[in-house]
Amino acid sequence: MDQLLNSVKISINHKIYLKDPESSGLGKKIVSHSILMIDEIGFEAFTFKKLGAKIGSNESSIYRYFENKHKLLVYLTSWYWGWVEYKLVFATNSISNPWEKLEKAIEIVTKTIEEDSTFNHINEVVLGRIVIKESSKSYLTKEVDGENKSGYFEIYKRMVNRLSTMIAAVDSNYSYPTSLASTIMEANLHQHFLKDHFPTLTNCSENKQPSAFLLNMVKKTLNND
Amino acid sequence: MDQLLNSVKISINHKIYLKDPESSGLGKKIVSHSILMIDEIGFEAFTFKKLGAKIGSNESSIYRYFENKHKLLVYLTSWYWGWVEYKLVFATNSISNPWEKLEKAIEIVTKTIEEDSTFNHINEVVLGRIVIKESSKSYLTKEVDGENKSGYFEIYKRMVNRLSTMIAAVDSNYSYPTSLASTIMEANLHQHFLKDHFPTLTNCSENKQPSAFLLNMVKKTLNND
DNA sequence: CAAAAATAATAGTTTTACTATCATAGTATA
DNA sequence: TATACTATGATAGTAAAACTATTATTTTTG
Repeated sequence: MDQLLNSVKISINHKIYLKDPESSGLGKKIVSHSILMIDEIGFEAFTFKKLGAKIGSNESSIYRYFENKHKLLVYLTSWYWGWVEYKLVFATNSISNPWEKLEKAIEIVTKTIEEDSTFNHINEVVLGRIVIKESSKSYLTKEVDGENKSGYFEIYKRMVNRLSTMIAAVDSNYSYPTSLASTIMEANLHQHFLKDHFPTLTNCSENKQPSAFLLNMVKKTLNND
Repeated sequence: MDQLLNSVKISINHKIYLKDPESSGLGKKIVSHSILMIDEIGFEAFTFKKLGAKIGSNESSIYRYFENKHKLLVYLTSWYWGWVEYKLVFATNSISNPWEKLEKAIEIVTKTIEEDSTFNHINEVVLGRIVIKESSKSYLTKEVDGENKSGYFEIYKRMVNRLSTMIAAVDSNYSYPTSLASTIMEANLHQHFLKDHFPTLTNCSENKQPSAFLLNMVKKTLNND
């Protein structure tokens, strides 16, 4: 992204991990290879035992970083949204025109992910695929309320609220800025998924990205076209 | 719903089950109690063994109806969308004005579920909660493409396409009728979920339903207000 | 009433998702 | 340089999940 950002670290709630995976080589290996493995075999089939075998490490060592694979998924999605948030703040901070700001924000949130060499143990493109396919499993659980109280989803919530504030700045009379913000976030992932697996349920495709659909929808909804 | 419909049966792809659960008392018990149990303990903790214990039946007997709990979930969500589709067709069939028709359709798809005595072994209110919290797990899998080819999701797809057709009838110049239709379906579930678990991520609440948010969004997007 | 079909009971397998204990290698510090 | 601390690895073990297989019993129905 920028050389200036070489020292940036995405900061994640300590309750999500037992030991900070950024603090050691093994920790980074756990993160980088879990991303590749979840993408390859899916979250359901993914286990710490398989991951251990792949990175030449021990199952029990992985358990010293994350309590279970659910928390690892929460960690990965939090990292992803922290990374997107960083790009969003960086790109929109200097824009004063509310419409321009919102447009830029939507572009950042919805555009196809490109690799970012700032964080070299994380493949953002593959992580983006995991977020599309697996991230909703991190909150569609029986434990969601407790985990939400513990702050597991704070980065995601902050992202939605940033978008919501930008929407309200554009149209202060609109009654549903937060719902529209959460819909942009979720619909973007959903349209990406549909384009890859249910092409008859979307008008999006490789040359007609979800980004354009959502920007159009937001512009119309907020009376600007 | 109506006495006329007493003989109606929601028809579901035979590949989803091994033996039609509508064909026996045990089958109906499996369906009705699995709905209650998944709602109660969540899909992850739900097992055929626990269900067997609850209905005083044997684990192995349940396996003669459904290969595994994943297929049972596909069955339940298909049934739900088949039921919604039925109500949708029934309610919109006689409406000739395109806008009126679309509005009615959105109302049916998004409104809070009420119990329907037509199908007395299924509690539609509880099933609705399962669809909100668990249904995306039925397609966010590694097997989705194969299962889609086998027709596991045909009812859901038909629903989205009915909505899409109605959207196109209202505004034939709009470029994203199918994406808007799938977004209505998904955003409705998502907003319902947020209102119950992440109130800071939505403007919806008990007296401000997702239905109103979505209808407003669709009207604006299709230039009608 | 007999045959067929459905269900129940029992047992067994493999894998998952852990927990516990002990060994060892590397690093820091006195 | 000894030692102590920490991280990781190796091994073992458990309970439950997710099945499969076989046999017994009950229920249905022709």
